[in-house]
Amino acid sequence: MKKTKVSSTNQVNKNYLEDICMGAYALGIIGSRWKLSIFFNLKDRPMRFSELKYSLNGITERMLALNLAEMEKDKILTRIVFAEVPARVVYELTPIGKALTAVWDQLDNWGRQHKDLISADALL
Amino acid sequence: MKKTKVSSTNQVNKNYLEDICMGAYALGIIGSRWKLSIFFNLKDRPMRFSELKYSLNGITERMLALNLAEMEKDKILTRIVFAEVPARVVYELTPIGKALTAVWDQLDNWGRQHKDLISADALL
DNA sequence: TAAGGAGCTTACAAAATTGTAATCATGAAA
DNA sequence: TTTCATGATTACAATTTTGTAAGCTCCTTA
Repeated sequence: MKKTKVSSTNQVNKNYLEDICMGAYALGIIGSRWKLSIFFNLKDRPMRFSELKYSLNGITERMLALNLAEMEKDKILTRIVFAEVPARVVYELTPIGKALTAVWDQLDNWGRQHKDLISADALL
Repeated sequence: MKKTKVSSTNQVNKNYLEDICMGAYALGIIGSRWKLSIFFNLKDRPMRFSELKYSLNGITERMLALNLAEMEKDKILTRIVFAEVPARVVYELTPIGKALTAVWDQLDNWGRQHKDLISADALL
C-alpha cells in the first residue's frame, strides 16, 4: 500500500508521538489529504466508488482506491461488494467511523471561526 | 518559510478542499507532525523554546522554530520576548488557539476508543 | 578576548505523500 | 468475438514534508 522506511528518524518520531498522544495517533489514521472529505461524503449515506469520484472533484482513482483501502484496513469504513456486472461497490462508515462525526463537526466549526477571525484581522 | 509550487495539481487540490471544507482548512493549519503536540504542551501554561525542545523528545530546533513560526503567523499562539541575556522567549496560546482544546480532547478520546477497538479485534 | 547559553537560520539531503498514465479483470450485451 | 463500464492496480515521476549539520547573534562573565 505504501512503503515506509521502518527505522528512519521520521518514522521513529511519528511512532513516538502516536504512542504518547492519542490525538496524534488519530490524525495518523484519518489526517491525510482526502480522508476527511471522504468521511464527510459518507457521513449521511453509503456511496459507491464512482459517486465518490465525482463528488471529490479532482481526486484520481488511484488516490481514491488507496485512501478507501486504508480506511477499510483501519476499520473506518466497510466495503460492500454486490455480485453484479459491472461490479458495484459501496462504502459505508463503521460505528467507530461514524463516531468521528462529533469531532469533525467541531473541527469544521473551529475552522470557520478561525477563518472569520483571520479575514476580520485582514481588514485592519 | 516553505516554498510550494503554487500551481501544482497537489496545491490546487489542497486549496480546493480547504475552500469547500472548513475541517480540511483547519487540518491545513494545525495538522502537521509536531503541531498537535506543541499544542498539548502549551495547553496548560506558556512554555519557552528550550522547555518545548526537551518536552518534545526528538524534535530538532529547526522543526520547532518552523512550527512555532507558522503557528504564530496563523495566530494559534503568541511569541513573547523578554529583553534579557541570554534571550528568553515564551510561547502562549491565543484565544482561538485555546479554542482547539475541546476539539483535540475529543479527538484524543476517539483515538483511545479506536486503539482499544483495534487491539480487541487483534485478540480474536 | 574568548567562551558560552538561548533562540534562531541556512544550505543541503532524505523520506513521505500525491499525482500521471497506462493497464487489468469481470462478464453481460452487441 | 469484440466492446463496454466499473472498480481497481501498477510503474513511474513530481511535490512536499521532515531531518542533518553547521553557523550566527545577542550580551555577559571569566
